[in-house]
Amino acid sequence: MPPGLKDVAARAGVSIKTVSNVVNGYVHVAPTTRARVQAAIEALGYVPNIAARQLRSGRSGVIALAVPELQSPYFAEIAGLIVQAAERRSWTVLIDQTDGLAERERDLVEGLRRHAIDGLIFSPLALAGEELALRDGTPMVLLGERVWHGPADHVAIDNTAAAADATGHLTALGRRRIAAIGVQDKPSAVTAHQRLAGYRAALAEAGLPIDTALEMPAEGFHRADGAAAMARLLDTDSPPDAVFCFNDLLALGALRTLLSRGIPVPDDIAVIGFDDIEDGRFSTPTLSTIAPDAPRIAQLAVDLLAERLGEGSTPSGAPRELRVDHRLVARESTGA
Amino acid sequence: MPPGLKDVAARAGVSIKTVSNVVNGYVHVAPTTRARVQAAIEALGYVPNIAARQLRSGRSGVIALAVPELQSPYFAEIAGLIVQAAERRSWTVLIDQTDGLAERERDLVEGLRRHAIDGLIFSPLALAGEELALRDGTPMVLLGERVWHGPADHVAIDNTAAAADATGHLTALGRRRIAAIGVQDKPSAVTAHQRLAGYRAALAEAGLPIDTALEMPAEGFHRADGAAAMARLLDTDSPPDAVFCFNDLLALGALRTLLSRGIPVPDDIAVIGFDDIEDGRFSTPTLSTIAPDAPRIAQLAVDLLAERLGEGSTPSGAPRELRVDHRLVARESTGA
DNA sequence: GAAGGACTATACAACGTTGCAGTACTTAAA
DNA sequence: TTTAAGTACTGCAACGTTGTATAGTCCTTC
Repeated sequence: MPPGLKDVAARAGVSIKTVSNVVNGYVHVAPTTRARVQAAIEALGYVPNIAARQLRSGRSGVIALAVPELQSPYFAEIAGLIVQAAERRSWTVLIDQTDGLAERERDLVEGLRRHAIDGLIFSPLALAGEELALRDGTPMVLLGERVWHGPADHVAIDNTAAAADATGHLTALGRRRIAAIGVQDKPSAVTAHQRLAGYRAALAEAGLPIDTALEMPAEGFHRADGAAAMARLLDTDSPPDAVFCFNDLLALGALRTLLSRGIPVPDDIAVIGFDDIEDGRFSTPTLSTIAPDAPRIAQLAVDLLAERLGEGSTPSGAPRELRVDHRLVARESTGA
Repeated sequence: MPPGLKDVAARAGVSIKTVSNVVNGYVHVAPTTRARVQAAIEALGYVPNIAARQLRSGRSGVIALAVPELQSPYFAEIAGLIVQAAERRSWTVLIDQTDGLAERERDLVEGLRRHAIDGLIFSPLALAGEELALRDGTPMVLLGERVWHGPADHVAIDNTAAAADATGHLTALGRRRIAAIGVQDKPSAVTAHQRLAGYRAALAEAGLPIDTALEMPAEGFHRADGAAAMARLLDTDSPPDAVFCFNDLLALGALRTLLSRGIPVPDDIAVIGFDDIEDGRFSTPTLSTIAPDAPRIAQLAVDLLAERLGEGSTPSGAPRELRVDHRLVARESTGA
């Protein structure tokens, strides 16, 4: 029903291939012919059939983006930025939500061909190192703080250093008993491990002891987890005078607990988070945080993918590791 | 490079079409043949090429979902639910962000064929009635409170009634000066118009006068808009004793202003929002709101689309309007 | 014992596009 | 004047899949 090259060709009085050449910007087409074809395209409202194009070329023009959850403001922002960056290359982005489940992540890594995806930008939560190797040769870029030296290109901030910056901000304020919220045991929770390492490093740097009673675990990285962990901290004999939460949602949950108990922030307890999500700019008090350079992360991820894609059949070089800047944003929750 | 029906057929010693029949679950295939083919599929790791399938069948198995913005928690939730519902029909969902811009919405409506989309679930912000008609016959389901009697199937809650419920909750608490935040002038802002209508209806019902000084406009529906509008309300001669915000983000912004000015909520001013986003469950105080039945909205949208798709070439019946339930959730911000 | 029906399997064409090879003509260099 | 190089365009085949048509086999059933 929709017009094809055939119909355009008939109307313009040229061969199918010539229309194809015009559509693809092939140089050796006489200006008059080109104009006639363009007019026919216009008149019929011709749009190339991408299924056929893909069948021929093997390229779909679609890349997948897989994140743990879109509801998390940080990932929502990253997703939006990646879609924008991809649009500049006229790629379409298929967004996939893994819920951080190993099974869904594995499905994704193994079952990509089903969706005819040219490449994948992936922020893994559950899967580690070798498990991430894609069966087929689909190019992939990893996002976030997992797996250095993994099997694919990788874009991330220096997670440990950023965590140290956050904690250092608290020590610089003169706080002595600094808690951490978001500790996770399982070996796959690399983000949590790295932030814990940064936290400990900053404490050592400031000459403060490490007190594991102040290192609060959290099941997930949501408000509820932060609220619960903060409550547990307050119920101990010697509560902290500052808290570094491994992300902003945890921090917002912690703030909620503090405020509902009437504990003044930052006077009695200072709070800092991680991610710089929008909510933190409107919380009470506003939330100090670490702001990763999200636009750059998105741009780099798309660029890396483009490089791998561009080379065509090249087995291509070794995986690259790219670091992106972050900065400390001091707001009310630490006394700004 | 990846194996096709041809390769499987060669290995199993049958014709290409027989393999196709096995893959598609055609009934009349001898058990032994089927087993042999299955084994070959297994051995070669065959996966159907969807580009070719689509070229033949005209169906891509991909539907698009277009929302104003994913960062908005309400739309993020709806998106997640729709993806889940679509998965049950083994459809892939392409998520598109319009930013509420008329231009992008128009592009979407007109340029769908580029992406080879079987159907569209669309939550329009800028476009109205006839503008929404899809050029090609791609089935579409509209979401949200725009355009009754538009050109396509439509799923929404009874927006006006829900707004009246929210306002009625405030009048029932004995509040007399009830403000509204989120009023928008432009004719395309149907959501705002309907919620304003519901607000006024509830005031009338309670025998309260309509005071346009209490109807605060808002540029957008974000925290910052709510915070600003609340500030303006407080700076008037006779501030309100309750506020109905047209969505939760506005309400959270309003709360932020109230708290930073030390005005007790709900004692001096009660606040109610709309959408029941997760943030409202963890704000200080927790936020009363109207909770639309989001899972049902998602399910219905996908079901309606499936019906239109299933009928194949049927010009199909008149557009349907489906209403979904909502309920009032009373939390701390109105004294629960 | 022939006609009909259900079952199993195959061949062929077509979906719309593009790469490759090739034709015909023009211009520039040897 | 011949040869080479460039320009403008065309035809054919193939990408991997499925719908339609077809043909053979084996039962039933009258």
